[in-house]
Amino acid sequence: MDASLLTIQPNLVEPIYRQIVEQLRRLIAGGQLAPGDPLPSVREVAGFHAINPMTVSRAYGMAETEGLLERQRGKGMVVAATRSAAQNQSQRLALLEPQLLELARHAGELELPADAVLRRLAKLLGD
Amino acid sequence: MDASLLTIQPNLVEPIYRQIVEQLRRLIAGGQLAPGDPLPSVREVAGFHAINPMTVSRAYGMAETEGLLERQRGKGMVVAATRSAAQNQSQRLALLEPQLLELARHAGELELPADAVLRRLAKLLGD
Amino acid sequence: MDASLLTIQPNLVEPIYRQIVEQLRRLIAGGQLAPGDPLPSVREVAGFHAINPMTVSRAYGMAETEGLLERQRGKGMVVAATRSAAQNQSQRLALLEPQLLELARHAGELELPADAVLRRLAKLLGD
Amino acid sequence: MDASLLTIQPNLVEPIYRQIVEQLRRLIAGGQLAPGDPLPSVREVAGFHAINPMTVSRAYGMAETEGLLERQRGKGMVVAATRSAAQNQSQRLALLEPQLLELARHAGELELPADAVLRRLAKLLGD
DNA sequence: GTGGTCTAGACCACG
DNA sequence: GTGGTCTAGACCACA
Repeated sequence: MDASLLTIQPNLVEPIYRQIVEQLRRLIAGGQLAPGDPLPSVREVAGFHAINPMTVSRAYGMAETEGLLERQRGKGMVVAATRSAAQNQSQRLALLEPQLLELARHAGELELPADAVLRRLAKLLGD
Repeated sequence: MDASLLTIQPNLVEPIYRQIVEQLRRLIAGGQLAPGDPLPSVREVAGFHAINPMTVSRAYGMAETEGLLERQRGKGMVVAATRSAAQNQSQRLALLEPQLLELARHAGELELPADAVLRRLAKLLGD
Repeated sequence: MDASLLTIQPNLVEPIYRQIVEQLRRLIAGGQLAPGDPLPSVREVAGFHAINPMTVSRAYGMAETEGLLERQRGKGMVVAATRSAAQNQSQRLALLEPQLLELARHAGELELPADAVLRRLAKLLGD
Repeated sequence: MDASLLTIQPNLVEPIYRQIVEQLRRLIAGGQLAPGDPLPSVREVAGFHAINPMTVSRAYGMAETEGLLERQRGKGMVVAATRSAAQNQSQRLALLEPQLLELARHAGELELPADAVLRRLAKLLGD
């Protein structure tokens, strides 16, 4: 895995370390990261995105605690073997559920018709 | 407007006062709140949702700064008159854009096919 | 005196009742309102400026307490006789002193040269 | 920047947090605070002026919302980079306009000759 | 160490 | 009755 695979937006409300953890969770669930795959080193990620190494380290630590990653002595972090490779589609969809619910609520508050929202999202998903 | 119109989720990452402001923004843009409509008093909202009055007051203050609300001295807050009533659909859709973009990105990371996401969202929007 | 002589800005930080009192103080000090001059009735002022009569009443009450106005039974308020007509120029200038000081401080914070500020003010005073 | 650069007057009509925001606006516009300059910490300002940290925090938050300051997570606040350094003189003068207009109105109500006001102000600006 | 949020409670200003 | 401000103190999130 390359450090450039991670998308970091430092000026967001969501803290950086959580952006990393949740992105890892999705990439692993989706199979883009397979068990055993090595991760870029802390300093590599930190250097590439110009963020504090401690922040990356913390994210890796939490991902390890969560069972997403494993520490291999002298080599760095790899995607955990215990992790069944890609989850099935409905499991992956379930990870999006909270976001979908919130989106639906906001669309309702904006009195937007369903098809307008769906068309716009379809366009974005098509890219 | 009734205090029950606002949805507050206290144990969310997003701070309460911002939940209120952004909800007001959407309700006004969508036309559910029209210019001149009175808002429930700070104490009313605070009592109904069991939160601190100052938190509500802060939200109202920011909404006023943003031009969403106007203070009527000694009376309370009303939806700002300067605010052109409901915005048109594409303007309202634009308010949802950041969320849609993020959702699309996450779906991509999860390797979810577009139609699976769209079907699920359509179901939620239908309610 | 005519109700239109008063300038009221309801959407200002400064409370309305104080706008009235301080304006009366200046108009009397400057001689535009002479001892014995009648003031427009509370409801006249309130109607003309579309503000709450209680607010006007409160302002008149405070002006009376301060010795600016006198209540004449059945006739309304008049400028107090005890008030020596117009004050001399340095006394009137002293009333502006706090505002002048604050202005000078702000100009300093903005690093504005004295002559730029003075030229602009001269222009405004010329009208 | 030093905490002593800020002038706080606790028993003024203008609330403390707004005194801070507006002072920052002027100091940045005038160039005394340049983009990237660090600000004294909330606790530092609060301690120095013997006011509540939350009051300072509120001011900083509003200044951030306004685009004057930027938060550097875990470090503190700095003057926003997006802010074009010092504004030119006429822009800075424009920030003073409302105050100048009000002053001119008051001088008129006091029937003060322009040159008397200008001479007094010149004296204050000279210091 | 930094700022952010919330609470509880007091007091004020306004109408 | 309305909103506004400030305080004191607690706790959290981030680096």
